[in-house]
Amino acid sequence: MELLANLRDSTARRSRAAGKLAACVLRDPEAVLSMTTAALAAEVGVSEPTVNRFCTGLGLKGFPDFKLQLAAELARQQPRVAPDIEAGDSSSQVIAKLFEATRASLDRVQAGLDDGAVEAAVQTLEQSRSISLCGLGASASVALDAQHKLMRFGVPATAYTDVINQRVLTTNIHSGDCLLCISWTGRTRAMAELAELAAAAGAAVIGITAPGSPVAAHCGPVLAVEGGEDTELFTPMTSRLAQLVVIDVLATRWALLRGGDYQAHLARMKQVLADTRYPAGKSGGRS
Amino acid sequence: MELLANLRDSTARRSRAAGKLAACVLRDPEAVLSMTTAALAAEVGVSEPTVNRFCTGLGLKGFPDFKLQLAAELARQQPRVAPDIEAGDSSSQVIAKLFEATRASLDRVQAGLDDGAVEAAVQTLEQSRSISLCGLGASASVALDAQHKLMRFGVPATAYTDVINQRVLTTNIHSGDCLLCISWTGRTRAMAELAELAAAAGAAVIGITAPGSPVAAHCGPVLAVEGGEDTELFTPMTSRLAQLVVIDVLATRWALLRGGDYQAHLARMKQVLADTRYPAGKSGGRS
DNA sequence: TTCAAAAATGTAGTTTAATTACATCTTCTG
DNA sequence: CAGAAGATGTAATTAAACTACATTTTTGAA
Repeated sequence: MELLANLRDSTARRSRAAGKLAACVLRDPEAVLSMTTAALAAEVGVSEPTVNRFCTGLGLKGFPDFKLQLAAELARQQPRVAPDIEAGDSSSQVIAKLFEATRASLDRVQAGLDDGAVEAAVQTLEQSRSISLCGLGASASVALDAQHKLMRFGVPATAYTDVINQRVLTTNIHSGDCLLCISWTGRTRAMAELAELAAAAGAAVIGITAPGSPVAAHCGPVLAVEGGEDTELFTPMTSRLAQLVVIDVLATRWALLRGGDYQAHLARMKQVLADTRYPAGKSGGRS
Repeated sequence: MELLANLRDSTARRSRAAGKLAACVLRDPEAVLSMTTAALAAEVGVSEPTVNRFCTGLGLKGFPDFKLQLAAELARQQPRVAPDIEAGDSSSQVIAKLFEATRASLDRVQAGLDDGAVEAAVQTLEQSRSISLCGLGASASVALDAQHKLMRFGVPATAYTDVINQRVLTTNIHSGDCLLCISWTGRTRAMAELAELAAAAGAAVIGITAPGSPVAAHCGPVLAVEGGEDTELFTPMTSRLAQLVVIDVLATRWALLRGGDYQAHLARMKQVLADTRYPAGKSGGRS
């Protein structure tokens, strides 16, 4: 576990040969899997026992063990592919495939998400007087979800899921306000116009949308959520979940930035909610 | 890839020794990773070359290669653990941890989801005259999302996210109607009462909630979404996503059951939505 | 700068694991 | 029941990994 991260760690004290070996493994980890000690030694230009010492030095049993660990770690981080759902699929097949497809879309969105953009978006939120969340269609529920989430963290935000209300909103926001536009395709006319109007009014506009799209064009920080799969029949819905994770990221990062008081806040909120609930029972009832 | 599934496949024609080997590997795959040919041969009671032949017969290079593949596959299916988010985490760390935590919660929910319950829920939906979706708080946006999704598949359903409206609803639904209750904790008073009233009125009640909870007690088919982690500060939000996947599963399975016409329906819907959008551009604009 | 100690690396040899070649046994098929 | 095809085991071979020891390089203190 964390083998590659370990090798990547530049703070680790390493001998010259070990450094070359680490670099070689990082350069092409897959290739190492089909190499013998001798092959890797030759590749790097060191002796065979050095390769062995390198492995034992990592706390492993030897070179074969090293390859085993490496294979496991590579498999774990290899992006998943969304399986096709077919007409005859049973419930259990649909379950397996849909969960797998969801994981695949998480992989894809995570890969495309720029942490600089996240940081910029959080900064923008931080400095805003008010926050408005807008989404239409499937993204409407995402906007509502975001509103709920931010509220939990003690941040007042308002979701607008109605084209008219969204238009009215643009007449009320100005410099110092923030609009968060959620659009899967990034090509919904109403949303692009909304972003444009808000930007023109001087508001900061954050996009959770497809990069390079009309909506993205009018946004400041753009959190890339590449859609791009309406080709498949069932997948669009799985990938939309990734938008929600992106919002989780924003909310969490912000909460961390603001420091310790949110913890007390969350505890207080839990107390308030507890009164609306039955107490936790014996069988599976958790808070 | 699919090595274990391959071994599990009973239709495959296998010799007696190969069968014993497959059984042994399936019994404890992890253990095999630290065995040599000789050790595995002794364990199963066959000769060493037989072990080797077993591996090459699977299309692999030999026993070491077999172990490599096995390690990769085990790593891939091993449930992930949600990493703890810490105060000093950077944006990129928050991204990595939150995506990982989301994958972990998908693993957990998938493991707890019973395909019999899914099938029963789909049957119930199938036979219902009307479908109402209810959720409160964070589950409200899930209900709205479900409404949108079902609508896309041509199934009229109505989401109620307001306690009063939900109460009024119970006076209007009867036998032949279906109520889908979405509750994370399963202990929200209002939701449990709602389920009880609806069930008393003769409606079919499906729960997407914690098994064994007060809400679940009044539901017919219960799609288990074990919450159980308010202990952690940031994780509740990641696990909620799994509810959405469960709804995806329901909607998809149902669409499959209904057969081919949904495809034409989706195509028609895409056409209608296209008019609200800018055409796909060169840079990243996809349908 | 120099010398000694410690660490790192390499060479050669040893051990262990994996594979191959061949013989024997079992199990179908005609 | 005979014969052939396939499966399995034994023994030998090859190849890989590891160990012991010698050599080189680096490091730190005088």
